[in-house]
Amino acid sequence: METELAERLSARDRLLAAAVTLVRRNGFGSTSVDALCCEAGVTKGAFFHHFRSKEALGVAAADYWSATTGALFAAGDWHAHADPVARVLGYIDFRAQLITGNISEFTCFAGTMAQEIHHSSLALREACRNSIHGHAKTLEDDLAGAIIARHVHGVTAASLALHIQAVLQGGFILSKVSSDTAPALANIEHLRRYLSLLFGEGQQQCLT
Amino acid sequence: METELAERLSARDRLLAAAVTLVRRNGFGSTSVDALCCEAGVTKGAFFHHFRSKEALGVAAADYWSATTGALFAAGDWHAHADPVARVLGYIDFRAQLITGNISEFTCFAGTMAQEIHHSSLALREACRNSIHGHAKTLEDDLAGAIIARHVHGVTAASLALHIQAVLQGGFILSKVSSDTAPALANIEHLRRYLSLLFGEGQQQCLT
DNA sequence: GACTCAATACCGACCAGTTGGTACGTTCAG
DNA sequence: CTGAACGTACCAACTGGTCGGTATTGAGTC
Repeated sequence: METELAERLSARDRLLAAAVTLVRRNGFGSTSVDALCCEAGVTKGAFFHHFRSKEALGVAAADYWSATTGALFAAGDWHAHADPVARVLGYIDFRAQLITGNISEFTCFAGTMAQEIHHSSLALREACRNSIHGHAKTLEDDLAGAIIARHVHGVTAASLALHIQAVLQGGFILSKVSSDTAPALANIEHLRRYLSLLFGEGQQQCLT
Repeated sequence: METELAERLSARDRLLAAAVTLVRRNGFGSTSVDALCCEAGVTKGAFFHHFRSKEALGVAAADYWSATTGALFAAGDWHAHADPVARVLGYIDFRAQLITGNISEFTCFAGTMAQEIHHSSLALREACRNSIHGHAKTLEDDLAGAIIARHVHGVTAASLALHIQAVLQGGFILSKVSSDTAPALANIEHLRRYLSLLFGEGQQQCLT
């Protein structure tokens, strides 16, 4: 009687998870508070007890998104590679592995939300920015190491880290319009080829 | 008395233009029919006279978007280059030139809309797909020519054309979260470098 | 360990404004 | 007189958000 299976998450956490699910599926504007409550199995009272507004939930959900995905990437085993280039490519390959199942299950919460709210909500925009830039930051050390190790010129680690994010985000859009994982994967393959060319890996191994 | 400046567009065209403007600014879900009518200077009666539903307007607006942007790109002067690689890079540079002014004025209508509606509306999704893929198709001949001319292996023109679109779309997202043109431009610079490396242009000239 | 007390978590009815959409009119060229 | 192009008034459903209420907790007190 203590724990009803997985239902024993707090209403707040269930609302955050519901936000990630529904916003990835329908976007922020088309996700109503009622729908969020329904998905989370929670009433409106609970919603506005935990969050001042729908916007505040969005901000909190972006932090939640950063935390959950951050943990996922931190646990990756490619970090063990001695060569920074191998670590970078390991990250790329991991991103490719994540592209499976339903579209709304592998696309980016922050990227989706940013598209709609960039003009209307400064707080949400900042939250999305922190999420995406925060994740990009985790790549910078490896990229900087690779740039030094391979004597690459005219490229900064920061800009390359953001480019990687951009390519991934763009791939999500392509997958969305085709309702298929293939475009996102083909897109990552090009990204991998760019990095291989840049860091002079010679024969780049194919993803497929 | 015949033409009141630019006001003498039909209500239908003004609604299509309003859709492009408002959807790029706020997304599809957060753009109401009332707001569209207001922006177009038209009443609700006119709206539902021309379009069966809000969704139908979206589909028509995607076609309108394809037509207007299509004309813009068709008129580009880089098509005159003899070398297919120069034509490809000319296109990229032109895309970079377009990145100026307000965010909502250079970002992609189809890409923005696709993010929200990919799950809820098949008709809109197809319309976005046609717009993006239709534009990508216009690059394929030059890319195929470049691939042959430079003896590039393991890359198809179709997949490269889509990758280019993905990078551009991803750059728009980065610009949106930072409310700045710079991220999109830096992103295009990486795309240009990839193409230069791929087609072996040797010293790639810098965009900045 | 029984008893209070206040804070926290949560509920669900309710509200005013907005939503997409409809019904029915008017205007006007052919 | 007809039909396309628009305008006005309106609707039921839904929107984000409020508010008064209750259930549950945990620290403090005797």
